[in-house]
Amino acid sequence: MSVSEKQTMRLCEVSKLNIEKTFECGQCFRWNADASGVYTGIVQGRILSIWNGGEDVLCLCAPDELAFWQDYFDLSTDYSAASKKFTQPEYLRMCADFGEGIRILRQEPWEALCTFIISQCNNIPRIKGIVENLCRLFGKELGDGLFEFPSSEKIAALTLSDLDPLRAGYRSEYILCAAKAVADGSLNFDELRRIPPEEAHAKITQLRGIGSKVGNCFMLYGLHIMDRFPVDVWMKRALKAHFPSDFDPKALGAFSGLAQQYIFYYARTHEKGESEPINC
DNA sequence: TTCCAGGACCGGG
DNA sequence: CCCGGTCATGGA
Repeated sequence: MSVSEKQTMRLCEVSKLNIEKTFECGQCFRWNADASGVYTGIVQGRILSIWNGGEDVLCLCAPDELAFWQDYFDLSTDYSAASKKFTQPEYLRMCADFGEGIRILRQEPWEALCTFIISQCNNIPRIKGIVENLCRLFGKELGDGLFEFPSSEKIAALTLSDLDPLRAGYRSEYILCAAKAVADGSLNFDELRRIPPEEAHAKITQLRGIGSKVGNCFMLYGLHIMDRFPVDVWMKRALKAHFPSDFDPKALGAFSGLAQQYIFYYARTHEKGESEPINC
């Protein structure tokens, strides 16, 4: 059998990667499970199915693509060492324990930028619906009803009315704006990775529709800059209720973005509507 | 029907 | 710097 033929592969031990938590924690919007718990996703034109098989996380892919997927799941980073530093407040310790097995995916930068533009003042089920429509309408079909995320060039060539079927509301303008900046090279991902993070954040928030929060989500999930700390309404509630009033996320160190993900995932699964809304 | 969602922008204080 | 109003949409 050729190495390009798909076969069942061992990706890693289940202790290293919890696929349910990783896909459902709110960092990504295009991994979906079937009735038996098998998740399927598409990254850079590659299709992966992944599931739990006892001690190991198993997946269906070509052997010569296994390294690609190990990189996507960030398997070479020691998350347990990073998590051990999340000791206080006690609430954070609890969130880190609850989120054990989450890994921050190395998503495609343009997809992360675009999906988190869509995420603003929106709920996760609806974000997923809009993103799915975006892919179905403008992405290349890979068969089986699976579509690639459309390129920035493809979106940049569209008009506002072309995006009407998305029902994305005022976000459509922001999507087009970002797509044009990426497609024409004025927003360069390699450059953003190279320059100091604060400069990168300042640069991307110059784009219309990208503020501090979406900019941080893009940097964390799209550029894998692990010390970005996006603060949304859930994080605001958690910070107010469980952290000192003068708490500075910088104190959490180089993996503060991971801490943020643990907190978000815990708060959203345990505290649905228990607190008053902050702002939206 | 009203409220809310992984916000951002804008004007005024 | 912070505040409130506004933006478009649909699930709960």
